[in-house]
Order: sequence, then C-alpha cells, then structure tokens
Amino acid sequence: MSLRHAVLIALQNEEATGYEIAKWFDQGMGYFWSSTHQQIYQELRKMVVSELLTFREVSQSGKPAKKIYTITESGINELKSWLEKPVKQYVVKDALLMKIYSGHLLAPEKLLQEILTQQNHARELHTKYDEIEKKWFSEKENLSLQQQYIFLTLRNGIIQADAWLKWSHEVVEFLEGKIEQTSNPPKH
Amino acid sequence: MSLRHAVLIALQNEEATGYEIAKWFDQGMGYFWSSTHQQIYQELRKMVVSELLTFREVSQSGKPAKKIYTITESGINELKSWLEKPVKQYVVKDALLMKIYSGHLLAPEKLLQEILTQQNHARELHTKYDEIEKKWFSEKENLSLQQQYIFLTLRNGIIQADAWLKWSHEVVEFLEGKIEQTSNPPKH
DNA sequence: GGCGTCATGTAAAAGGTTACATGATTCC
DNA sequence: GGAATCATGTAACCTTTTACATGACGCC
Repeated sequence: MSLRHAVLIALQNEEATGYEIAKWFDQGMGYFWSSTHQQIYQELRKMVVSELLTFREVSQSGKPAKKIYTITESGINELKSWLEKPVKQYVVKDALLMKIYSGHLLAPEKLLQEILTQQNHARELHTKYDEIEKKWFSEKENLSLQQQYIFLTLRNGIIQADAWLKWSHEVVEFLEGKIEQTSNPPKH
Repeated sequence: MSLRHAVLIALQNEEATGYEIAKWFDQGMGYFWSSTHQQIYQELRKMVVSELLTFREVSQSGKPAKKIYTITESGINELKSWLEKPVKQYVVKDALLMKIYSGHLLAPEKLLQEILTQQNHARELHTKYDEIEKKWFSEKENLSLQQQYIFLTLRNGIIQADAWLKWSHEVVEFLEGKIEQTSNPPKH
C-alpha cells in the first residue's frame, strides 16, 4: 500500500490538492512511483476517513472548487512508522526482457527497432536528469538535508539509465550481427 | 496482460503443468516477471476457454492428477503478434527510493541498515548470476539461438545489479558521513 | 474553433495478493 | 514427528487501469 505513503510524503511539508499531487506523480516522484488522478482522488478520500489527512474546500471564481489536503499528526506518525519498517523486496516486471527471452521467435530487425526506440527514451531521460542536476544540484554545499536525500534518488536514476544504455548497446551489437549473418550467410 | 504472454512463452517449446510453470516463475523467468500459483491456475483455465491452450489430464498413483497444458496454433499466433507490438513503456515502482526521497525524516542509522540488507541481497543475486553464466554460458560458441537470447537477459541482470551496487555504495558513504557528523558535530 | 490547463469525480473491469484448503509421499 | 515436494484449487480482498463525464478559462 505504498500509494498511501507516497501521498503522505507529498503532503509531509506542504498541503496540496489532489490535482497537484497527481502532477507531482508525473514529475518528481514519478521517477520511482506512478499513479493516476482517479486513484489519487479515491485514496485521498479514504485517507480522510482514516484520519491521516484533513481537507478544506476553497471555492474559486470560474474554476471548480478545490480541496486542499493537510497531513494530520496521525498521518505523520503513520509515515514515520512506515519509514521504520523495511520495504518489501523489489520485484522486476519487465515485458521487454520477456520479449528478448523469446527473441528467437521474432525477426531480429523487429527487435532491433524496438530496442532503438527504447534507447531514445533512455537517452532523453538521461538528458532530463542531467538538466535537473545542473539546475538544482550544482552547488552541493548549499543543499538542505532534504535536497541531499533527493539528490541520492537522482543519482539512482542516472546510474540506472547509464547501465540500461550500456546493456542496450550489447543487445544492438548482437542483433546487428544476427541481421548481417542473415544477409551474408557464412560459407562452409 | 503480460502474464498471459509469459505463459505462452513458457509453453512455446514444451508442454507443462501449472505447477511447473509456477516453478519456472520462481526461477528463470522470475528474474523479470513474477506470479503465484493461484494466478497461474486461473489464467491457464481462461486461456483454455480462449483456445490458446489445450490440456489433458494425467492421473498418477499417490499424487493428485495433473493437467498438462499445450499451446495451440492460435496460441502461437497470439504470442507472435504480441511480440510484434511494442511493449508499453516500463514504469518504475520502487518503494526504497521513495523512502530515500524522504530520508530526512528518518535516522540515518535506520536507513543505512536497510540499505546494507538490500546490498546483501543484491550481492547474492549477483553471485547467482555469475554461477548461471559459468554453468550454462561459458562456451559461447555452442549456444543455440534461444540460449543466445536468454544470455542477453542474463547480461541485463548482471549490469543492473552492478549499477545498483555502485549506487548503493554512494548512499552508504553519504549516510556514514551523516552518522559521523551527528556523533562529532562540526565546530564553528 | 480547438487545444491545454485547472479541478473534480463515478464505475466497471482487469490484474494481483493473501488466506485458506486438501492430501499423499519422501527425506531427515 | 515434521518439513519439503508434488499438485490442485476457492474466495475475499486490494490495487490498478480504462472508460466516461463535466465545465470554465486562456491562448493561438
């Protein structure tokens, strides 16, 4: 039930609307947890019932009224006790690896094309990470404690992206070799 | 709906029982897709209804009867058409990163402890990968096409594990610095 | 006129987890 | 005597995704 805890983290130092939390999931937190606005609105309502949050409604002219959620004492306690407990073991679910596992059933050209597309995504992501680092983390001495921890998560993104790119180069090389073999079959 | 396709991959070159497929998920395929026997039995039944599989029951002495599932023509076609379509973008869901993101709310000792535990898991996994490589992939010349592709997935595991360990060392160093600072606060 | 942003939601379906259940056999 | 292996399943619950829905405002 980590969505609940992601929301508590979001609200931990400032109140926000469901809409803002959803946006946060598409940006910062989105690099390691994801959700949709539908799920978030549901969860926020449940969390009010469980008294982890309170909210006040603010009417606006020309826009629908918004609900601003604030974490309660009990919410902070719930977050802290979650932080103390070990997380459950990370499980990979990677359909691309499944595909490669059965790559012999597919034309290498097709697989190559897909890997190259993914490689472009990975490169874009890497560039984005670099920009974030430059913009927010260039002066390492002036970072707040909170920012120092966030920087560690950015480092994770960068290192993982590097590793993925390294691996994908091996895959591309392999597939290009296969494709060449098919067009110039080895002579006996 | 990738469980379905994982099952098709499992049955693609040999028939198997639900029990065997479940075991396969705990071993080979388990490195990038996971499931439980409950879910697999359900899915197998649905796939028979969809005519992707057929099965025959084999009674055994002293053991419950087993159902041996075989992929159909239509199942092979379904698998092939899935392989042709790009997979949907991989999304990370990593609760540990969430925790680090809000690491400032937790004693660094606690976080350190958890990272060290995870590091041990990662090292064990790495060792297991190395063993698999030695046992099955040491003679690169004699690998079947299928094995060559499986080797690529193993390389992914190794590279990702290396990257994760590299990152975790940065985190450990950071946390140890924090812990030292607390016991010997800097003088002004 | 259309698209993007702000701001909320309902409802159904699909996918995944957890608890419970059975029962023989083999190995320590 | 107890644990692990073989082999299957039901049921409840929780989580996630997808489809549908509304409506004003500002920008190009």
